[in-house]
Amino acid sequence: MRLSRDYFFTLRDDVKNEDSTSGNLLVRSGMIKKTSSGIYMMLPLGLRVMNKIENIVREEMNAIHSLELSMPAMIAEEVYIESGRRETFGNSMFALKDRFNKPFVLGPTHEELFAAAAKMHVHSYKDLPTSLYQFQTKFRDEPRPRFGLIRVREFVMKDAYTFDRDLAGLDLAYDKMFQAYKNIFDRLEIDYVIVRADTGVMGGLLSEEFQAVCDIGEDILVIEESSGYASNLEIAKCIIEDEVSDEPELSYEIKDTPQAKTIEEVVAFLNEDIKKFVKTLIYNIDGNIYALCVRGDHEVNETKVLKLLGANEIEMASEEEVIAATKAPVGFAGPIDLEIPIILDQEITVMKNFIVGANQVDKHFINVNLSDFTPTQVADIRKIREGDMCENGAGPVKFMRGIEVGNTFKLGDGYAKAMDLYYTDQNNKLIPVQMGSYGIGIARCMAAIVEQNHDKHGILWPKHLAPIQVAIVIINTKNAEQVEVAEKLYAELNANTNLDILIDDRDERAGVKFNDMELIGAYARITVGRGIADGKVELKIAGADISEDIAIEDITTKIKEIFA
RNA sequence: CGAGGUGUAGCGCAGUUGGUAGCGCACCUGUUUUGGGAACAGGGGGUCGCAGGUUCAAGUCCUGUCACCUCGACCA
Repeated sequence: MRLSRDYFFTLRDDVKNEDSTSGNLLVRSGMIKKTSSGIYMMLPLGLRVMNKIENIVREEMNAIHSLELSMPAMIAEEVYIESGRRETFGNSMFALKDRFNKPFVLGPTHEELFAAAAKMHVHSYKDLPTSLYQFQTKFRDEPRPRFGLIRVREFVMKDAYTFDRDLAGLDLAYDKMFQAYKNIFDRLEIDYVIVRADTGVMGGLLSEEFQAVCDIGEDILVIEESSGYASNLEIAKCIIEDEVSDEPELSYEIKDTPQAKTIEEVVAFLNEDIKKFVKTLIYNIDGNIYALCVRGDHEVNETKVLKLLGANEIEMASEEEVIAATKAPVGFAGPIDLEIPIILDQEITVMKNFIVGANQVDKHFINVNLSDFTPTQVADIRKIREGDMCENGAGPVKFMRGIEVGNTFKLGDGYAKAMDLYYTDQNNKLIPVQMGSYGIGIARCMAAIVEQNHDKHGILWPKHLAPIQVAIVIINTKNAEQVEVAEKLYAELNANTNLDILIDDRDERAGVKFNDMELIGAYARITVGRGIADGKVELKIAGADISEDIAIEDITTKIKEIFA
């Protein structure tokens, strides 16, 4: 790449409409450019990084005998209606119509088409196992795109699928994929943790996520280090920590709580410990109204509730629904004499003489006990908190934040049954295929790498991913000797390595060139300047404090060593 | 979806009580510079998000609309 000629630009200042460090660095270094909310151009330097990440992924996929193919991004809507996922995805699917008014969608993920592709090959047990993958643009109409390339509406994902005869085969395929994923993220030099995650509505057997550790991560990871426990907050189980209270049970009575609606207000008004309260939250779950009770200082874990009920959608009930269900305005719901299903968090079973809403304006009940009402179900429905005991009892958990850069999913046979993907076994019986699905967000990896690897000057790419691996900077382009040495090195390095080499032959001041190379994260910088009088040039690695003088004739060897 | 904010040159911004648009950076020309984002001089670039309306006159006032951003989507 020759800067005096090729497409190249940088911005000196942060742009306003980027809300993350990685987004700003990538925009400022001229690698990406936002065109709409959550939609980006991938400019030449950015695309180089993408390609390098893709190639690492491709090598590891090929190594485990997954075959690459390419699916369409635009898919007839009926494909998702048949699998039952049109509803599951709902508004998050981009939908459009062709000129004959036939409905299409832009694929958010491709299980359906891969199952269809598998059907072409899989008829007999002799055809299994097999595995396919692709790199493909996915479309998801996120309600709130955020953080540069991290939460976007159009993105390239590597998705792989395995097809096996039985669970033992699936376990094997999953383990191979899992190891390949570790190889990939190790090679990408991402600092990651693997957590257990929600298997979602398809009722898969196991889901694990590869999470890049990062402060702006949108997922909360629940960690207990001594036992190696790691889970997404969504599914981290809680255990009952307190002993059954030994207080004598009192009879409940009604209390005036004027103007006190929120839990904080009631706590303040009654001057009681928040742990003496039970919050009753009214939810609309798949169109039905439920009351969920958790201790005053706890929060409902909606994922757990969905799983418990086998439901798809959960949201707080509207004001009208609350009034209809509790016969009281919002703020005074309680479990006593409530005529809707009540789901009680298990922690409440050890409480006595607690405080609940009275389903009347400005009233709460105190000294309420379990015998005073009848819950429909008792279960673990609360969010675990930092410091709570880990479900395995090994110790208190701590929280980290992560960016989900990959996931691995044992789907089981549920999917094959829905998609009618069966094979004939040795006994001529039809058996559903055991599937696994495995995703990696390519640009998300790129963003995570930048979030994790930058300094005040710019991006610090791993050397195998840097869009520019060697940058030759000519200090003074009017100095014929400097130009000659630099050009010679440029030709020599291009001829003798497969690295991405850049020559900065612009008529700019040294500071401009240095800053640009640091911003874009050129891995090794060769400075051709006054040192050539002694037959030397300077070599500096991005992020290092000092540079090294190297004899001109030794540079190629040295560079080869560095990138060996 | 709810609340708030912002749309003026490639980027960041200013623009008073309405009077036909400016600053910094970037860009072009020239001169002097040349090892960490140069200096001076000259210059180019904008249907002020879009559509209506009020007015002799609208970046500015009014209405609508679109886009982008932030917060919330956990309140009982």
